[in-house]
Amino acid sequence: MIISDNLKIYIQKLRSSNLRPTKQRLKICQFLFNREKTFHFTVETLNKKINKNIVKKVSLATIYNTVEAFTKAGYLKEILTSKNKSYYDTNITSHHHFYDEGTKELTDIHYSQIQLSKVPTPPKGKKIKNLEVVIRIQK
Amino acid sequence: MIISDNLKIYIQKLRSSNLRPTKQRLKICQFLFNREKTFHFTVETLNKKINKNIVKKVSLATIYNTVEAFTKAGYLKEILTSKNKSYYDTNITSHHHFYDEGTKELTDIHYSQIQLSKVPTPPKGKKIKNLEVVIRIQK
DNA sequence: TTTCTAGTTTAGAATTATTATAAACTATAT
DNA sequence: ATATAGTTTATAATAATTCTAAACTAGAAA
Repeated sequence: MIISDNLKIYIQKLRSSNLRPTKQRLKICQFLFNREKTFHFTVETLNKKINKNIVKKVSLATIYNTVEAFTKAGYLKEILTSKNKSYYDTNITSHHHFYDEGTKELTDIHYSQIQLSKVPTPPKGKKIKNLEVVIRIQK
Repeated sequence: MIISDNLKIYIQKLRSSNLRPTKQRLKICQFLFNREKTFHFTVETLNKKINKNIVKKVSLATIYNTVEAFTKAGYLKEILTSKNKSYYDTNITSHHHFYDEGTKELTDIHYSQIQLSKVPTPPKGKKIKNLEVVIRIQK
C-alpha cells in the first residue's frame, strides 16, 4: 500500500470519479498527480513509466480505464493532436498548446499568451466544451 | 477515361504533388475537387463514395496514398479532432472548425468569426504550420 | 512505334492504438 | 464474516493505418 500525505486526495479524486480506491489506481494517481510539474502523456508512455521497475505490473487495460475515467471526471484533459493517438495533460487549468508535428511533442502555452477577441456562438443545441488552441508547429 | 473540363487542372494538381496522372488518381480528384461546395471527409467515407457503383474499384491503399500526397502538397488540409481518425477538408483556405464530439462531425467557422488578437511566438527553430482553431462542442 | 524503367496499384499481411470479454479477484456495505 | 457489485487481468477483437511485394502502366528514350 502506498504511504503518502496525498493518499487522501487520491482517494477523494477516485471516489468523485466513481472509482473505488484500489492499489492499481492509487499507483496510477501517484504517477499522475504526485509531481511538482504537470506533464503531457500518452497511454503508452504512462504505461512504461508505471511498470518500470515493479514486479506486480498494472495492466494496460486498467491504465486505459483509469485515464478515461479521470478525463471524464475532469482530472485529466485530452489534447487534440493529429496522428491517431490520444494525448493527455495533467494540467487541467485552461491553457493552450504547441504541437510539434516532427517530434510529436506538446508544449504548454500560457492562457494569457493567446487572446481570442472574437468567438463564434456554437450551433443551437450545442455548447462549447473546450476552447483551447493547438498550434501546429514544424521545423 | 474521365472527360471533363477540369481534367487539365487535376493533372496539374497531380503533377505538382509529384504524382503521375493515373485513372485511379483522376477518379479521386473528381470526387474531391469536382464540386460546388467544399467538404470534410475521412478516408473511410471517401472510399465508400468513390467505390459505390463502380466495377473496377480503387484500392484503399491508393486512396490513403493519394490523400496523403495531396495533404503534403497543400491541396487538402488535415483537421485536428479527437478519437484516432484523420479528418480532411477540401477547403484549403484559412478557416476554423467546430468539432462535435457526439456526432463526430466538423462544421466550418468562417475565418472572420474568430479573432486572435494575440499569438505566441513559436519555440526557436520552429515555425507555425497552422493556426486554425478547433472548438470542441457537445450537447 | 516499341521498349524500358521507374513509378503505381493492389490485395493482403503487419502494425498500432484502443476496446471488449470473461474469469479470477477484492473493496466495502451489511 | 459474507455477499456482491465493482475491479483487474490476459487475451481476443476491432479499427485505422502502413507495409509489402508482385503485377501493372505512364511516359521517356531508342
